[in-house]
Amino acid sequence: MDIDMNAIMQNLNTEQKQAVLATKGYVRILAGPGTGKTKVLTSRHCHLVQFYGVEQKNILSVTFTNKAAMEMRKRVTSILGISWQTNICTFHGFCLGILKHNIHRLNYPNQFMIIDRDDQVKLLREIYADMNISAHEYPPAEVIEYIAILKGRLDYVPHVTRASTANFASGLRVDIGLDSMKEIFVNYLKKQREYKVLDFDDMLYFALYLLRQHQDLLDYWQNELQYIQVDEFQDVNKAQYELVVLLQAKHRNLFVVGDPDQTIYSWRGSDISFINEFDRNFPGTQTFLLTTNYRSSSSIIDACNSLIKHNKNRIDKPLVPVTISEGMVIHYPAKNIYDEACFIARAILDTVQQCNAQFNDIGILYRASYMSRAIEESLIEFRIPYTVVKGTAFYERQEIKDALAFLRLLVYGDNISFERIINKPARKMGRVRLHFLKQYARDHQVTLLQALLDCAGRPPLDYPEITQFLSVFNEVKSKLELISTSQALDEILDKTGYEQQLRHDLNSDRIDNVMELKRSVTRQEETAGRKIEIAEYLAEVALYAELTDNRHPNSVQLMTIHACKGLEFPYVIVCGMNEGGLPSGKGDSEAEMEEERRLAYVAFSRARNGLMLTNANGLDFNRRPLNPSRFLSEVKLGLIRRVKKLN
DNA sequence: ATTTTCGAGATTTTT
DNA sequence: TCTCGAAAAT
Repeated sequence: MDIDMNAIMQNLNTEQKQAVLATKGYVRILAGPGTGKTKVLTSRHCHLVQFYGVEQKNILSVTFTNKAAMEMRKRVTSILGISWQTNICTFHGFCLGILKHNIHRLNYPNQFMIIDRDDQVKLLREIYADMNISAHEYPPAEVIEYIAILKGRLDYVPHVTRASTANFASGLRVDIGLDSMKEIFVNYLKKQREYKVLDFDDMLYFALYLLRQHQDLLDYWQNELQYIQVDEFQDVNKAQYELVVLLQAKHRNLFVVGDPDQTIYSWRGSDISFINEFDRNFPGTQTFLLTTNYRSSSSIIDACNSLIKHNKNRIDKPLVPVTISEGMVIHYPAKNIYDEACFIARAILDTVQQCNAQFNDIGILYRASYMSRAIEESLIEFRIPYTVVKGTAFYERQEIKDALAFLRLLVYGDNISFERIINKPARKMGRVRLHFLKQYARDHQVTLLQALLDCAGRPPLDYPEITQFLSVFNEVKSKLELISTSQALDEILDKTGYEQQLRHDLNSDRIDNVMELKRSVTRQEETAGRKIEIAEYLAEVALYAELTDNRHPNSVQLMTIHACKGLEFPYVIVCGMNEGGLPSGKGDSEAEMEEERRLAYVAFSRARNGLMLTNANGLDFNRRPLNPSRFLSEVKLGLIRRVKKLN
């Protein structure tokens, strides 16, 4: 295959070229938004293959989202023309690969499941029931946050069943009893093991633990991975950092790209010091700055620069625009939240007409997902097509999780799935009967499914819906060996009446989504050209985000600021710029305020040609007074034009 | 006695 | 949109 690498290299500016050519050793790229980070990563990947003859499987390129990984894989493939055997993946994807082949070494069965937050909460509630404590006193969301923190802090290993107490207390915003918290944590670990489930954190910790404990495994990967590149390095947490450090130790070719000013995940454990002190931790590090911004017009850049300057704790690296434009940053202070939504809708129509833009070209960004509601209502009223991006990722949708739960129940017979679908559609299996089953299950040390099998036919479980469900269930289960995954899914959804119920449901999206899921299973089977075991399918499905539904190909894009990272739009509207909105006002420390400012910075820097900021005055939903965000006044005077109405 | 349904109230950010 | 609690329906 003929590849004109020279053409690719010529496409790069001086600073980008420098970065790409820095092949050996430790390299750190500090790159602002819109400076061609991804391009540099991709080019370097290809360059390594082309000029150094490195095999693709010997390069690990890690990104944070599946989307970014897919994007990069696509680009590399289009340049090099080879698509298999690439290690372009997310941290979680890489770890899952290790786990799939090695988790038996931890006495975990190969059939483990990845659970998400929802299921974690369910696990917790079971624990609460066992411990006789109330969810009111221990809010599940907070407790789960604590558990994540604790796992990170305790040098967590998979078989911990007794929490060491040394580091337990420090740093927790503890307003719940420490002793109880400790007990909850230990019970959580036990239950996790009992159910053979891993949460997202475990994927990293388990993989890390495996590598540390098994020299052969470590040797294999250290030899294999001659070059490692990490994108968005400012977002790595301790576990991810340690994983990278471990993997690079033999060849010592580590190339990290990131922007400390775009650190917006510190609440998830990411730590800027990993990138800021990279040169100290890896002596001999070459650092390159990318500051030429190809994305935004000069006025937008000016606004970004002057905003982020207010962060004291940072390395100054102002963006340099290449596009000079007349456009200004516009700010509309709305009378109230309805006025804000209404203005946005009209501004969109205006932009589409005056600037000859497509709906596609416009992104609406907000701090918290609930803020989309008011906007959505207004967009519907004005008949503007829109898509909420990642409002809920595809596999996180209720109906998709239900459908998968049916499959899981067939294969694993686990309690989480059981509870999820046993009363869908309604089978008179409510609180009381379920409690009866749980009691039985605990007394006899069996799963809920087994309990139901044992008790069916006797009161209080002697009624036709249950008998019917079990007969359907057993029927499908008995022929699992014979039929494909897609057939199994199809049958179980059909015969249990779940699909029927969805059809009656007024929310017509749901049935479409389930159909899409079925199609995707079929598609995967066709691509693989073989039977995909259900267990195999389930193990990976948690990581597939690609099944986003694009019902409106040309629509305004709504998303949270966190979800917009890495994207760009010709026109960006940042709404809800109020104190308590952006900044969120939840935390009041200096560090937390700086993170909010970085969020605003990320949001602003998505815009290419137009940036519009809106805020509301008056009262919010809870009748509390609204004040304009401090970030609005932090942008240097004269860079923002205030408007009263559309011209 | 239980389940189902319906309406009110509340929300940071996510792999 | 999602969760929770009280009234309506089995």
